[in-house]
Amino acid sequence: MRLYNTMSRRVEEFVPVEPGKVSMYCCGPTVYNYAHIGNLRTFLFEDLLHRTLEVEGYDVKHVMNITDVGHLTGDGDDGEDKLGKRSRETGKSVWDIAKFYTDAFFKDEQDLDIKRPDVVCRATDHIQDMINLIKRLEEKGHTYIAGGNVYFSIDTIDDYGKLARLNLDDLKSGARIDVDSNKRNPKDFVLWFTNSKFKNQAMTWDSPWGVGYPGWHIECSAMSMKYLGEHFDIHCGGIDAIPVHHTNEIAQSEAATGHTWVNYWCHGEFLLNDSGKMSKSSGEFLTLPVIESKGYDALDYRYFCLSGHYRSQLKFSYEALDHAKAARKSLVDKISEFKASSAAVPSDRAEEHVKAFNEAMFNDLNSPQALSKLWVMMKDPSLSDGEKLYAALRMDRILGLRLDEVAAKSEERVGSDEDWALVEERTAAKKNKDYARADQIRAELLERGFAVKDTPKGPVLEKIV
RNA sequence: GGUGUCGUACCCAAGUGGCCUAAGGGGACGGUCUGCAAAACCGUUUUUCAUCGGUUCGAAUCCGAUCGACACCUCCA
Repeated sequence: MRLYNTMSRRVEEFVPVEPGKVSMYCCGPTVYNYAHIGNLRTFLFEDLLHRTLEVEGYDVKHVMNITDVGHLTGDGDDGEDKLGKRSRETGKSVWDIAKFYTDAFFKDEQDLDIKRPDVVCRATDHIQDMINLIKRLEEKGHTYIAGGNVYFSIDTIDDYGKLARLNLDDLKSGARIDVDSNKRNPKDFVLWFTNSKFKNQAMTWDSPWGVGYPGWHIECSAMSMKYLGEHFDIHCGGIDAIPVHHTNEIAQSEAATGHTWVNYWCHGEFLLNDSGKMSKSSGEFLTLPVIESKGYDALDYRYFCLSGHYRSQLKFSYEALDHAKAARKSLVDKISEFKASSAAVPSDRAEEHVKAFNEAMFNDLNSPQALSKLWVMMKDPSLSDGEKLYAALRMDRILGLRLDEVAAKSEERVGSDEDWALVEERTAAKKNKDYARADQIRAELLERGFAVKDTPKGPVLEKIV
């Protein structure tokens, strides 16, 4: 497996810490609102990585957090907690909000056939682990207290910003960073808040520094180390996490342990729309249910994401989604036909196609190329239907298009008995060359929501979406 | 200002020194089939990779310039 590592800015050969095993941590959702399809693209990429590593034979341990506290709305360290803000706006408790959007998130993941991570951990269940980590940093002299909050001092380490290749001199003089008089360095960040300017902070915990709540970055460090150890393989997230979130995670984690924390940093690019980046605050707020309500299947969106490389920006448009939908339908129809005629048959020739497909995926998850290998296989005249079915299902272990659940064509009998009575009447009319009546019935069935198609095996009804 | 990315045929999108007269999908068009359709199948839409210049036996692929688009650095995946 070759993977692009943001730390080195190169595609590298992946070598796990422990042979045969992969430990990966992925930054999860902040559950104060629905995830939009851009958010979901990143989780789709992580799922692709997870599946590809498994197909390569690795035993993967995938950990993902749920951020349900500490992620602030502001650009400095003085914003309001996102969950808290939502709670204030809606009058619901922060716990109810977190649960509601966590459930919604997993519904989306399920629809997209994203494998559930082996460990899903909530920040609020790991406050003690965070406190312990902050204590470690305090003991090693990496922290200071100012204005009631515990800060991490980036000047106590010598490689701050190595992931993002930040130029600290520029940053110090940069005028775009909020001036927080409590900070010794503008890039210092809060580990523990006791002094929120928003009163009635709903979620607070006792700590050695007083009652308060954790900073956002500390949760990922604490939880990843708890479940994966202090030196693990892969850490994923969206590219926007590079300069601040992941930079701060590395700073505190390596300061605490004194050694390298993560070997491979993998980041998914953004999904864009016409106006640029997709955000929750501007433009159309595109969620999976919104797309589904317009007649698309969640898997159409999955296919759409597969058709672009994860490290390239992908521009969302309904036109492009239509292409994906058409391609997936064509694929599913063929699979359905294969299932009607034969069972999956392994063969060396089919195996060669699977190998070509896998190699595209092993090369930094080149899913667009892998899809082309799938289509080349589907159109290979030297393969039997059973061989094609076999190869497609093998490829689908990574693609996740639920091809195994596609029903065989013969089993698909849609329409009621009444509809089928009409079909039979039409067949009879055709036999008598009463084409006017036949066409009339076709129009009637169309109104009932079905298209009649004459196949060599007789007429078939197809539901119109 | 800093960091990084991209510009590929009608659309989406791989390929990043020779096997590329560019994979695959979508769309359109033509054909076969059909009472007509739809579906399916076959074919076409391809000497071309933003522009200009350079390196090289050889460039979509490397270098430079120009033009254009974008993201991140600021809550966002």
